[in-house]
Amino acid sequence: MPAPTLRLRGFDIHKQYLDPAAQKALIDALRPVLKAAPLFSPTTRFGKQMSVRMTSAGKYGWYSDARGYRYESHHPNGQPWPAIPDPVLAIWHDVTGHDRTPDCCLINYYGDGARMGMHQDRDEADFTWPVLSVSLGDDGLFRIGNEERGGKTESIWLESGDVVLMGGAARLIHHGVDRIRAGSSRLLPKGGRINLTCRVVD
DNA sequence: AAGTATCA
DNA sequence: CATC
Repeated sequence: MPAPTLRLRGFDIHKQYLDPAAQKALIDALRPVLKAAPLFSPTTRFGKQMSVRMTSAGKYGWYSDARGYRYESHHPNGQPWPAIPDPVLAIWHDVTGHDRTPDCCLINYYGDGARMGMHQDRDEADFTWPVLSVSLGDDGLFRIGNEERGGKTESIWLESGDVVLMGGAARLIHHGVDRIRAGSSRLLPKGGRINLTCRVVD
Protein backbone atom coordinates (compact mmCIF):
# COMPACT_ATOMS: atom_id res chain seq x y z
CA MET A 1 0.00 0.00 0.00
CA PRO A 2 1.91 3.04 -1.26
CA ALA A 3 1.60 6.36 0.57
CA PRO A 4 -0.51 8.92 -1.29
CA THR A 5 1.32 11.94 -2.65
CA LEU A 6 -1.59 14.19 -1.74
CA ARG A 7 -4.70 14.14 0.43
CA LEU A 8 -7.73 16.23 -0.49
CA ARG A 9 -10.89 16.05 1.62
CA GLY A 10 -10.09 12.48 2.58
CA PHE A 11 -9.32 11.35 -0.97
CA ASP A 12 -5.89 9.73 -1.37
CA ILE A 13 -4.36 11.07 -4.57
CA HIS A 14 -1.41 9.19 -6.03
CA LYS A 15 0.04 11.54 -8.65
CA GLN A 16 1.75 9.74 -11.52
CA TYR A 17 1.26 6.32 -9.94
CA LEU A 18 1.56 4.80 -13.43
CA ASP A 19 4.55 5.63 -15.60
CA PRO A 20 4.02 6.08 -19.36
CA ALA A 21 4.86 2.42 -20.11
CA ALA A 22 2.32 1.20 -17.53
CA GLN A 23 -0.30 3.58 -18.95
CA LYS A 24 0.31 2.20 -22.42
CA ALA A 25 0.08 -1.37 -21.14
CA LEU A 26 -3.24 -0.55 -19.50
CA ILE A 27 -4.65 0.89 -22.72
CA ASP A 28 -3.53 -2.22 -24.60
CA ALA A 29 -5.28 -4.39 -22.00
CA LEU A 30 -8.49 -2.35 -22.32
CA ARG A 31 -8.65 -2.57 -26.11
CA PRO A 32 -10.25 -6.07 -26.27
CA VAL A 33 -12.65 -5.11 -23.47
CA LEU A 34 -13.90 -2.11 -25.45
CA LYS A 35 -14.22 -4.28 -28.55
CA ALA A 36 -16.37 -6.87 -26.76
CA ALA A 37 -18.33 -4.31 -24.73
CA PRO A 38 -18.64 -1.11 -26.79
CA LEU A 39 -19.04 2.29 -25.16
CA PHE A 40 -22.57 3.67 -24.81
CA SER A 41 -24.14 6.79 -23.28
CA PRO A 42 -26.80 5.91 -20.73
CA THR A 43 -29.73 8.16 -19.94
CA THR A 44 -30.74 9.28 -16.47
CA ARG A 45 -34.20 8.56 -15.09
CA PHE A 46 -35.18 12.08 -16.22
CA GLY A 47 -34.52 11.12 -19.81
CA LYS A 48 -31.30 13.14 -20.22
CA GLN A 49 -28.45 11.43 -21.98
CA MET A 50 -25.04 11.57 -20.31
CA SER A 51 -22.18 13.20 -22.20
CA VAL A 52 -19.78 10.57 -20.89
CA ARG A 53 -19.63 7.29 -22.81
CA MET A 54 -19.10 4.18 -20.75
CA THR A 55 -18.87 0.44 -20.49
CA SER A 56 -17.77 -1.99 -17.77
CA ALA A 57 -15.74 -5.07 -17.00
CA GLY A 58 -16.26 -7.62 -14.24
CA LYS A 59 -19.23 -9.33 -12.60
CA TYR A 60 -21.33 -6.15 -12.80
CA GLY A 61 -21.50 -3.00 -14.86
CA TRP A 62 -22.91 0.33 -13.78
CA TYR A 63 -26.02 1.30 -15.72
CA SER A 64 -28.70 3.96 -15.85
CA ASP A 65 -31.99 4.35 -17.71
CA ALA A 66 -35.57 5.48 -17.03
CA ARG A 67 -35.67 3.11 -14.03
CA GLY A 68 -32.69 4.79 -12.38
CA TYR A 69 -29.14 3.82 -11.45
CA ARG A 70 -28.15 0.23 -10.80
CA TYR A 71 -25.65 -2.52 -11.51
CA GLU A 72 -26.35 -4.95 -14.33
CA SER A 73 -24.75 -8.34 -15.02
CA HIS A 74 -24.86 -7.82 -18.81
CA HIS A 75 -23.92 -5.18 -21.37
CA PRO A 76 -26.92 -3.66 -23.22
CA ASN A 77 -25.88 -5.89 -26.17
CA GLY A 78 -26.93 -8.92 -24.08
CA GLN A 79 -23.43 -10.25 -23.41
CA PRO A 80 -21.90 -10.60 -19.95
CA TRP A 81 -19.27 -7.97 -19.20
CA PRO A 82 -15.69 -8.97 -20.09
CA ALA A 83 -13.31 -9.87 -17.28
CA ILE A 84 -11.42 -7.08 -15.53
CA PRO A 85 -7.91 -7.01 -17.05
CA ASP A 86 -5.12 -8.21 -14.75
CA PRO A 87 -3.17 -4.91 -14.78
CA VAL A 88 -6.27 -3.17 -13.39
CA LEU A 89 -6.62 -5.77 -10.64
CA ALA A 90 -2.94 -5.35 -9.79
CA ILE A 91 -3.44 -1.62 -9.20
CA TRP A 92 -6.51 -2.31 -7.06
CA HIS A 93 -4.69 -4.84 -4.85
CA ASP A 94 -1.62 -2.64 -4.47
CA VAL A 95 -3.35 0.67 -3.75
CA THR A 96 -6.23 -0.63 -1.60
CA GLY A 97 -4.31 -3.38 0.18
CA HIS A 98 -7.41 -5.59 -0.13
CA ASP A 99 -7.25 -9.22 -1.28
CA ARG A 100 -10.91 -9.13 -2.34
CA THR A 101 -11.28 -8.55 -6.08
CA PRO A 102 -13.58 -5.74 -7.25
CA ASP A 103 -16.91 -6.71 -8.85
CA CYS A 104 -16.96 -3.84 -11.30
CA CYS A 105 -14.49 -1.82 -13.32
CA LEU A 106 -16.50 1.02 -14.83
CA ILE A 107 -14.78 2.48 -17.90
CA ASN A 108 -15.78 6.09 -18.49
CA TYR A 109 -14.72 7.85 -21.68
CA TYR A 110 -14.74 11.66 -21.73
CA GLY A 111 -14.51 13.25 -25.16
CA ASP A 112 -13.99 16.98 -25.58
CA GLY A 113 -16.87 18.71 -23.76
CA ALA A 114 -17.99 15.66 -21.77
CA ARG A 115 -18.76 16.31 -18.11
CA MET A 116 -19.91 14.40 -15.06
CA GLY A 117 -22.17 16.20 -12.62
CA MET A 118 -21.54 16.11 -8.89
CA HIS A 119 -22.69 12.77 -7.46
CA GLN A 120 -22.13 10.16 -4.79
CA ASP A 121 -21.20 6.54 -5.52
CA ARG A 122 -23.96 4.86 -3.55
CA ASP A 123 -25.26 1.99 -5.66
CA GLU A 124 -23.04 -0.51 -3.83
CA ALA A 125 -24.13 -2.66 -0.88
CA ASP A 126 -21.24 -1.97 1.49
CA PHE A 127 -19.66 1.48 1.72
CA THR A 128 -16.74 0.22 3.80
CA TRP A 129 -15.13 -0.90 0.52
CA PRO A 130 -13.27 1.93 -1.18
CA VAL A 131 -13.65 3.11 -4.78
CA LEU A 132 -10.47 3.30 -6.87
CA SER A 133 -10.10 5.69 -9.81
CA VAL A 134 -7.44 5.57 -12.54
CA SER A 135 -6.97 8.43 -15.02
CA LEU A 136 -5.68 7.84 -18.55
CA GLY A 137 -5.31 10.24 -21.47
CA ASP A 138 -6.35 13.90 -21.38
CA ASP A 139 -6.35 15.90 -18.15
CA GLY A 140 -9.68 16.17 -16.33
CA LEU A 141 -10.75 18.81 -13.82
CA PHE A 142 -11.95 16.77 -10.84
CA ARG A 143 -14.19 18.49 -8.31
CA ILE A 144 -14.57 17.27 -4.73
CA GLY A 145 -17.47 18.46 -2.57
CA ASN A 146 -19.06 17.26 0.64
CA GLU A 147 -21.09 14.34 1.92
CA GLU A 148 -24.17 16.56 1.75
CA ARG A 149 -25.06 18.02 -1.62
CA GLY A 150 -23.90 21.63 -2.03
CA GLY A 151 -21.38 23.60 -0.02
CA LYS A 152 -17.87 24.60 -0.94
CA THR A 153 -15.84 22.47 -3.30
CA GLU A 154 -12.19 22.02 -4.28
CA SER A 155 -10.87 21.09 -7.70
CA ILE A 156 -7.76 19.36 -8.93
CA TRP A 157 -6.55 18.52 -12.42
CA LEU A 158 -6.14 14.73 -12.76
CA GLU A 159 -3.54 13.69 -15.30
CA SER A 160 -2.83 10.45 -17.13
CA GLY A 161 -1.35 7.97 -14.65
CA ASP A 162 -2.93 9.50 -11.55
CA VAL A 163 -4.77 7.16 -9.17
CA VAL A 164 -7.34 8.30 -6.59
CA LEU A 165 -8.60 6.21 -3.68
CA MET A 166 -11.99 7.23 -2.29
CA GLY A 167 -12.52 5.43 0.97
CA GLY A 168 -13.11 5.65 4.68
CA ALA A 169 -14.92 8.78 5.78
CA ALA A 170 -14.63 10.14 2.23
CA ARG A 171 -16.40 7.19 0.61
CA LEU A 172 -19.69 9.06 0.16
CA ILE A 173 -18.32 12.48 -0.73
CA HIS A 174 -19.79 14.14 -3.80
CA HIS A 175 -17.45 14.44 -6.77
CA GLY A 176 -17.59 15.13 -10.49
CA VAL A 177 -15.66 16.16 -13.58
CA ASP A 178 -16.10 19.73 -14.83
CA ARG A 179 -14.01 19.74 -17.93
CA ILE A 180 -11.51 17.95 -20.13
CA ARG A 181 -8.33 19.58 -21.42
CA ALA A 182 -8.57 18.27 -25.00
CA GLY A 183 -5.26 17.38 -26.59
CA SER A 184 -3.28 17.44 -23.34
CA SER A 185 -2.19 13.80 -23.69
CA ARG A 186 -0.99 11.67 -26.58
CA LEU A 187 -1.79 8.38 -24.86
CA LEU A 188 -5.06 7.81 -26.73
CA PRO A 189 -4.72 8.08 -30.52
CA LYS A 190 -8.22 9.58 -30.81
CA GLY A 191 -7.76 11.81 -27.75
CA GLY A 192 -10.08 12.09 -24.79
CA ARG A 193 -9.90 10.84 -21.22
CA ILE A 194 -10.53 7.36 -19.85
CA ASN A 195 -11.34 6.96 -16.19
CA LEU A 196 -11.50 3.52 -14.61
CA THR A 197 -13.39 3.11 -11.35
CA CYS A 198 -13.19 -0.18 -9.50
CA ARG A 199 -15.79 -1.08 -6.92
CA VAL A 200 -16.95 -3.93 -4.71
CA VAL A 201 -20.69 -4.12 -5.44
CA ASP A 202 -22.17 -7.04 -3.46
C1' DA B 1 -30.07 15.21 -10.66
C1' DA B 2 -24.13 10.44 -12.80
C1' DG B 3 -28.56 16.85 -15.54
C1' DT B 4 -29.10 21.73 -17.14
C1' DA B 5 -30.24 26.51 -16.84
C1' DT B 6 -29.91 30.59 -14.47
C1' DC B 7 -28.06 34.04 -11.39
C1' DA B 8 -24.76 37.30 -8.88
C1' DC C 1 -20.03 29.61 -8.48
C1' DA C 2 -24.42 28.84 -6.15
C1' DT C 3 -28.93 27.33 -6.55
C1' DC C 4 -32.59 24.79 -8.49
